[in-house]
Amino acid sequence: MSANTFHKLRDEIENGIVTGEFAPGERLDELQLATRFGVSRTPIREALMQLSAIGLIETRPRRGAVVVDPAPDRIYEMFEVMAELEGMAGALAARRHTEEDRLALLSAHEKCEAAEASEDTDRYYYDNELFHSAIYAASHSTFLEEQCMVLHKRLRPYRRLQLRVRNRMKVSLREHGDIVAAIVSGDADAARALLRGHVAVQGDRFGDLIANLGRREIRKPSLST
Amino acid sequence: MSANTFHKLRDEIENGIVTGEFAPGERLDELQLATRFGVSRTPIREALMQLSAIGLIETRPRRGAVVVDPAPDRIYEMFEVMAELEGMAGALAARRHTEEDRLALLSAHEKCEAAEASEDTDRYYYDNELFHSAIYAASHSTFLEEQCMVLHKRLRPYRRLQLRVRNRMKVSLREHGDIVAAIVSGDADAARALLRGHVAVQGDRFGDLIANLGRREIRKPSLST
DNA sequence: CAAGACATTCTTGTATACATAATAGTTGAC
DNA sequence: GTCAACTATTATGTATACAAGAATGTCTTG
Repeated sequence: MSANTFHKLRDEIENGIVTGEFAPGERLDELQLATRFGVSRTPIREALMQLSAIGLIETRPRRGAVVVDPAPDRIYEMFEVMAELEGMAGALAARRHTEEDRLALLSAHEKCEAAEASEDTDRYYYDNELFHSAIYAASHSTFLEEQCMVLHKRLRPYRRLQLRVRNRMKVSLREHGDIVAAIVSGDADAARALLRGHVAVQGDRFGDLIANLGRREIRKPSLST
Repeated sequence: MSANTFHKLRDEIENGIVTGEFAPGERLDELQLATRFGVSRTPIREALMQLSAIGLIETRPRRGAVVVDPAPDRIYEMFEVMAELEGMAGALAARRHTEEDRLALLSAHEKCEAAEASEDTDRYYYDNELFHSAIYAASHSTFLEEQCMVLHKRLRPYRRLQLRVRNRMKVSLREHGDIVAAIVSGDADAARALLRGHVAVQGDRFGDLIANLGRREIRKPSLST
């Protein structure tokens, strides 16, 4: 792909954000990042500019960049939109999927089943991404696929949080099964409805999410002076 | 808002792109832009970085930035997603709109009617944006509103193209009327369906769009040497 | 002892300089 | 005459330097 410094830096920092290394609300010091990555401030700034445009960080003039820390209602809105887009992807996938798409989807589903069976949350988390990516790809709308991937990334930290809820993995897997059936059988409406329900944080799940937001790792290592 | 140079430059260049001053496929020379705006290359680059992240321009390593020139099928995909998001906004608006929202929507609709009556395409084009913005706002989902605005901006050049089709303004206005009725009466499903149909470029409209793509202003002023 | 003002320091924002890759033009050879 | 290779120029990518604003800490005064 592109072997530019700022490009790599962007991915690096973005990754740091979605994995939680850079916690929401954390200040991103340009000089600090520059020395850490062994480059000057220039490519760091350019990477931050891009992340700012995507919405992963916020920059206030003369006051630096901070990792966005969306309020619960905003997180809810993001899931709401994600649900709609995934539903759309599912509906298109049901109509347009090829044999390859079908095999990729089934393969991803089986991996999720294995992960659930071994009760490996991290693995399930990873394979779950494969599963959803397979649906995006099967929609055969590259633009929709891109949009879904972007939003998926932004929601990654909160998605992870949700898996902490008891039995969520098992319920999620069951829903996956229904989704696969709908897509494979070409039932666009069902695929849309099932994916909407699968992704949205409705009812109790919203409460669970809020509760887990508080249980994250400590934001700022409380200064001990 | 933010009085930073690169911020203003970003808006300036972005505006130039959506208005067509910078045509699709056109190369954006950093030095040229820098001298034009009377600044150094640094803030120009930062502005371009942001536009690149949004997807308005493409940057190939060591080969500069060009305004994206999406293929017709990609434009179609973008309208497809836009239709879905607008449908969602309409559905939410039908359920959640306040008295203020209702008045704003009706006001925007009336402006569109006046523009259509005077057969002023440019004015209709502008008021049409107000109309759609009113729906986004009425959805009371700030995230959805933002997403819609971003996509709306990206599609602006092609939306404009569509108005060239005979009678499109009249048809569009009639659809607006139905949409308003659905939202005001609180019929979420109808609002969703109507907005989807209104925004999507289905059937003949896709053909019309393709045809008009060729009729744009000359991309590159053919060199006469 | 507390509160406000001033100064110092740190960080961001912009400009400039330098290095490197790409492109175009020219020259030479077949 | 055409094609290829080499050179020169131009533009991008990164580093560094400089300027300006914000934050913090200290000192003075009430």
